[in-house]
Amino acid sequence: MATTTKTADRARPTYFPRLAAERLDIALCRASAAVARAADTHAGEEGLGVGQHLVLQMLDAVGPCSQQTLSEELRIDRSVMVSICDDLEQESLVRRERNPRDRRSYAVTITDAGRRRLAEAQTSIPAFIEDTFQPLTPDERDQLSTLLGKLLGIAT
Amino acid sequence: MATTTKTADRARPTYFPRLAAERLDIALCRASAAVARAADTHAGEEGLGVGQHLVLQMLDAVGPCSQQTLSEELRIDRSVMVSICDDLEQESLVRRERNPRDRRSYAVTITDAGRRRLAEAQTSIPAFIEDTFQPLTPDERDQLSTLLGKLLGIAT
DNA sequence: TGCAAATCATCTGCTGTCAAACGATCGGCG
DNA sequence: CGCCGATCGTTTGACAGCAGATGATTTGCA
Repeated sequence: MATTTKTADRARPTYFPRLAAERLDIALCRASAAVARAADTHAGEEGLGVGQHLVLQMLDAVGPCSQQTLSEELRIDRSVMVSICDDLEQESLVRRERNPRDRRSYAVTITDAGRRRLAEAQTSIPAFIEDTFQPLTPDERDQLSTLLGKLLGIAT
Repeated sequence: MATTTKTADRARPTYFPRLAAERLDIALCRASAAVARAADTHAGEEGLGVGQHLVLQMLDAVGPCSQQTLSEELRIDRSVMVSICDDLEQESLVRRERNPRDRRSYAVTITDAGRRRLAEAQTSIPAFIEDTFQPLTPDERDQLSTLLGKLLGIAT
């Protein structure tokens, strides 16, 4: 067996690779946790949270949205979306106007300041991706993207 | 009915696919969240938490371990490992004996009851994996496993 | 030997996430 | 019109994950 009677044995059995090979779900979660941490760190340095960045990006891409729509499309819980929009509004990066057709919902709108902030934050994303996924070649990243797309139920 | 062609039923912009294609990190995190939820649900039905299952599995595979080693190899925070072992011990699935060579650490040992419980839980794992990763073919699952392995820094 | 530093398990506090409940508002139907 | 159910945003409470501090113990070094 691999059991060693010595305690100070340097070359450890390293059980983790075996686990990752057997349990695809665990491998996925562990990799995600590492990436999420890197993203949070990066976002912290940038001064704009990951969720806030995504919201600005979507608003810039598709125009004013309700928080509900933002939640659904960005896969962020709606109760979390509240504080994200609170912060963005407080920094005047978005405006919250009531939708006159349905006064329950907001029409969250990106401001000019928001667009500038977004452009600024966007510049550092490619380097972050490059850095985080460095172990993978560009081809492999495409593979991963395709596989995750299928897993997420995205019709291609 | 999906055939409702009413006013508000314009084919939704569905921004998410675009996001997932551009931001590999987000795609990874969203897929992971979905899988993690499925795993938690499955584990809940099985009555044995995911972490507890992993601990039993590792103990069965490599023999008695300290909580430290379990934490490192399973990528579970050591303060979380405390409560996992607490629960397992309370159900008599593991024993915590002090390591006589180093009385700071435990020698966490799986019991016969633990082995039975593990065997029981193991039987439902393949079906769970099959179900969760159904959108992927076996070949694609292997691809994904390889890619995640590289991302996790596992030497092949 | 004796003392400082490191290590293991544990505890505490903070943050982020999610479920459930709540007011406000809309739509439908008599 | 007036009521009922559904929806949007928000608040609250519970819970996991993680950083940092603590006590017990071991190890390194003079």
